Amino acid sequence: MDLSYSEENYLKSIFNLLATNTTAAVGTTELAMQLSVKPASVNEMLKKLKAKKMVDYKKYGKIKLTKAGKTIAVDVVRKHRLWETFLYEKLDFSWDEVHEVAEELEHIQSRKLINSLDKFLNYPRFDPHGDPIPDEVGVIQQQSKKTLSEVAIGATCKMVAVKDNSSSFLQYVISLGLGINNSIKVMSRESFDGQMSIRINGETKTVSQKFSENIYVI
Amino acid sequence: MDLSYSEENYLKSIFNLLATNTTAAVGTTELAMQLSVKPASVNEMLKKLKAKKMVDYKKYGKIKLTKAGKTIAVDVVRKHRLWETFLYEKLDFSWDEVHEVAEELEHIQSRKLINSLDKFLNYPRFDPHGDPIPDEVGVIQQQSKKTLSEVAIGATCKMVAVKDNSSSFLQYVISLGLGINNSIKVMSRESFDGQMSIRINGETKTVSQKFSENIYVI
DNA sequence: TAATTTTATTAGGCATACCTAACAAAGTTA
DNA sequence: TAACTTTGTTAGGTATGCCTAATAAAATTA
Repeated sequence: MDLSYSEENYLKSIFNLLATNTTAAVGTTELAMQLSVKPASVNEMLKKLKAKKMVDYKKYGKIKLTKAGKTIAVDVVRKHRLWETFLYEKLDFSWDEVHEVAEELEHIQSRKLINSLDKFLNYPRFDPHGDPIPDEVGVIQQQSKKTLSEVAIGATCKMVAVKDNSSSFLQYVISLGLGINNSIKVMSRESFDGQMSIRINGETKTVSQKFSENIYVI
Repeated sequence: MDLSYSEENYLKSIFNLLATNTTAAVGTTELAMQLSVKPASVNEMLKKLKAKKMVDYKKYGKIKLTKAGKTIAVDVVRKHRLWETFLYEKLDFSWDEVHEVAEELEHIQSRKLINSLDKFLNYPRFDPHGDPIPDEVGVIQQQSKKTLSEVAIGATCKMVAVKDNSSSFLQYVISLGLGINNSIKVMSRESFDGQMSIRINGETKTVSQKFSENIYVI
């Protein structure tokens, strides 16, 4: 089944919301926000995707992916992350620049292209943001990670990924001197608002709860 | 001015027809054939492109590119040929496989992407089919070449490019044992139908006029 | 030049994917 | 549980880019 650029984006977004959120299903408004479209448009598209047996959905219900839908979504995610890796490693793109271009590249249709790219990059397992890259058959290596906000005071952890891939967030991360595989020591945490003091490369920084919830560590 | 995928394709096709044909302008039907759409669709699009000052056109007249239109077309051609080179040199695509995928890749919008790719490939000047790759400012290195059909009997020439980039033609070229930079000696030519006998790597082959008109040599 | 053929244009439709505005269902809170 | 808020749906509209069928202009040939 060949899907349009838009249909692929819907499936990918549903997949990403399911992967990021704690919930097992997604709502219309939530998906609309993720895709920067209106809920009415999402509703329309869900009918199409349901007719194509890509989503599991009934009126006023929650959105889930069917097996076929998940297969497509994972494939798009694989392409996205491989392209990000290519841009970062081979074309000297910075951490915060790769996402936007990969949003376009992920829709190029060619099995051979993506598998050759995978080989060319020497079968990378994680993209520049620390997200796992699905393999050719769709298997995703899951890393048991938690957010920085969950780390105990006094403990030291290692940053392995970021939740938010937006350019503005990543630029802020860079400005703090942080990157994948850096060590972070949690010095203190305000119980009032979750703001915390962390130590990175000998420097102490103060970050918000919102920030620490977007950094994955092990 | 940001153009759609389709608009870019129209400009590219006009440019390619102008470059390939001997004529200085292009007709509606000709362009429709090149794009695999109907003349009515071309006519419609020409109105849009004219409104955007990308083509020079009046009712029942011939189609030309404006300066702005040519700039865009050359940029798309640059992207196409750089991607073809990437696929061929880095991802082990064969000669006849690169065109189709490059048709998609050429529309990715990112100045940085294409210039980084150019650098990564070490600023190639010709693509795998021997076509010149426009540089960052749109300059195209023209090679004074002729078709194999024009070579004198008894003369030896060097194949530098192909006119037709279709997979079927290229596969035939490969099957003859021919590739870019190969030497070809013209043994004889039928004045009746232009069929000719050529010598490649010590082997003699008989090829049609249609074939020899699609091989560029110096 | 008149008839014919080719080429180009217009009118009216269709599918995709978006939108706004009005309305309906579900969920929340007093 | 009634009122209110949030979430989801429907109806009707828009732009893009394609189509067919009818028509008009241009080019060719008799």
